[in-house]
Amino acid sequence: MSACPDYARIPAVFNGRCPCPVRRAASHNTFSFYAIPPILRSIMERYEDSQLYRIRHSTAHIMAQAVLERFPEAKIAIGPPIEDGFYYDFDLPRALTDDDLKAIEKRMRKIISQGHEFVRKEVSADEARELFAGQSYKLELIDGLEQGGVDEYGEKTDQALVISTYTQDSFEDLCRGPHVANSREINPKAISITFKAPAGAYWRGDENREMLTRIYGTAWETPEQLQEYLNLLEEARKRDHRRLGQELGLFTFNQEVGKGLPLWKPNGAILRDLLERFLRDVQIKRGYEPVITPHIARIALFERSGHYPYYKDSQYSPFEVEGDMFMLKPMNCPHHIHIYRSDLHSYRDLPIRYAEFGTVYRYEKSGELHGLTRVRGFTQDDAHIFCTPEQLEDEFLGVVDLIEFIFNGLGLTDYRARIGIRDPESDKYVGDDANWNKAAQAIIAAADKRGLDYRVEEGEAAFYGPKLDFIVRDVLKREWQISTVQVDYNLPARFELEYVGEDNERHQPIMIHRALYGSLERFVAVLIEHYGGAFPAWLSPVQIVLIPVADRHIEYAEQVAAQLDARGLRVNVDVSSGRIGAKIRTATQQKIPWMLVVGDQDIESGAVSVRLRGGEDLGAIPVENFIEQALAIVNNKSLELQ
RNA sequence: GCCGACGUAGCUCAAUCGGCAGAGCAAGCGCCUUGUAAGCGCUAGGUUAUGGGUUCAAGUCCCAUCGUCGGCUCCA
Repeated sequence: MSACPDYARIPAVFNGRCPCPVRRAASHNTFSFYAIPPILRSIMERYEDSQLYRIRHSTAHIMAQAVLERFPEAKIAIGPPIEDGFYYDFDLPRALTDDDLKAIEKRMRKIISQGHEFVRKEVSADEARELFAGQSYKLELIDGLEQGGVDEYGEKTDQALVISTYTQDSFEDLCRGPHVANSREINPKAISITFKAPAGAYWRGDENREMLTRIYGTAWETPEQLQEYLNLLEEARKRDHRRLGQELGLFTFNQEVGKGLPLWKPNGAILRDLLERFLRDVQIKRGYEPVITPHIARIALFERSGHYPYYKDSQYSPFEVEGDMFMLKPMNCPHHIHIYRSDLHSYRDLPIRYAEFGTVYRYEKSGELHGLTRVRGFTQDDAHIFCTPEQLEDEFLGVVDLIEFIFNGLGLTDYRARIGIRDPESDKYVGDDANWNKAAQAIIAAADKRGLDYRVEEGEAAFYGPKLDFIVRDVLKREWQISTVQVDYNLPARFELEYVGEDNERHQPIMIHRALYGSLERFVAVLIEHYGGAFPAWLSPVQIVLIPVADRHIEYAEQVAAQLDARGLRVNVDVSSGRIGAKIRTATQQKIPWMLVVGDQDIESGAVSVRLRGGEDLGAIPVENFIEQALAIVNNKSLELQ
């Protein structure tokens, strides 16, 4: 992230939104897909045609019926299918209780089993208004449908829309369908609305409008599928980086320190430091030069860059020092720019690549904070490349190559690429159209040349330029922007950057902002969840634990540990008074890659009995042999333990 | 920030209708001397997030604040 860019979390398109083409992500017109292979994507595209989709859509209607029966004065909004289920938004007279949900769910099962037909009817706008008199949200939808250009989800469409309703039992809803023909197609034992708490949601996603109550539901074809889904949620909960961060002693938060301000414990700091070293070494080989800059700067710096005026709301308040105003830096680029400016550069010097693990601070609203993935102070693996127009494409591709190299090296495969361009209707961007177009074309051309599978999305650019982002999803299916590469003509102009060309004239360089991990905080969170805490050996905070069988074996264990330590392996000795089984259990729960049991037989043969965290027993191995094997795995950054 | 739920020992949780704050794990001490996912005993650990209020009596009810969680919104 650059910086400027953002490491920031992008909205989880899945959350509350449907992955099928019926719905688009709210902030742009380009439908987004996820990190799925094209072959699966073709299946995804047909989600809205599937029986599962109809089941969910129809179950949503039945839920609305049950809610209206319980709260006759309730107003209904919309209720689309989403990935793994559906929701329906209501304006309710009071907050829902668990008992309400249980009763509604019970009633839904009853309605389903009664076998009601879903009957479609086409109506005129006026007829629809009559049908939904008093239902203000529906009336608003009808207006949009009648006037055209806005579909029932409040989003723009070119299609001429027919107004239709579907009726089952006593409930009629404004809806385009499709639905099941009869509620008997729904398995009443394969639905649930109590699996997830109701939540608030703004009408039409607009924070200036009414806050509605959203009830989430899930529905499957069989009870077994439902159970499988619930099991999956439970598994995801176990992999949650916040939980594992606590269990593995990686990081903590403290109320007195402040929310959104992570404290890295020793184990977490080791992990993070290893990631930093890994990238630093690779970067040096690829021609990056380390730079270091302070955490604050005069506000004037950010006024010139454009950050302050454009993104005031997400920055911390300025503070006065000797009559001058300063602020915590929300990004590193302006600092790096002044390093560039401190010397006169020849075209022969370019490209110049400055890299820094730069800590930045951004104000995030309290409700937006989330573990390590959304915090208020974080460290970016930030770099800025200053290059000539001729070098731009190669430099850009070099960054993409580096990103994929790092991702592959860490076993990260589940990501998608996105090219973010300006929202043509927004004014929160700096620079002129020509520069923006040049930059966007450069990115698209480079991505095509690389053969990247990407989506172009409007409104996802940085404020000074378009970008290519790599996005992953966490266990809760929230999407997070990790890597970003941005082409920037604007900051070089604002800071009047130059280099002397071959023609002996002054020219303006182009900047590439880039971050691979994005923020170390977020990236570590993603890695924790990706590996479920069982990191590759080279990243494991503790790689080996020595387990003496009895107290008389502690001395030998300490000797072996010293040998391992001398070879650079991170090792502990479990000297607790527990049985061996307890020590194995503890080490396994801590996801320590290698457990070395040492007892009389091992001492006699100068060996260790090796057990892997997955439970594999490799038997007795001479100490030196084990060291060589372990070192090979660690030094190769192998993702496997054997 | 908004809607809702929640906050009890380091961690995970219990405490009936408002009636003596408890357990497991972890920790400390001791016993056992162990061969591949929990050996045994003892001890310590608390202003029940914080501040007010109601009540003879508050972990429990009410208000505010702080924090956490699920969503929404935002996300340079």
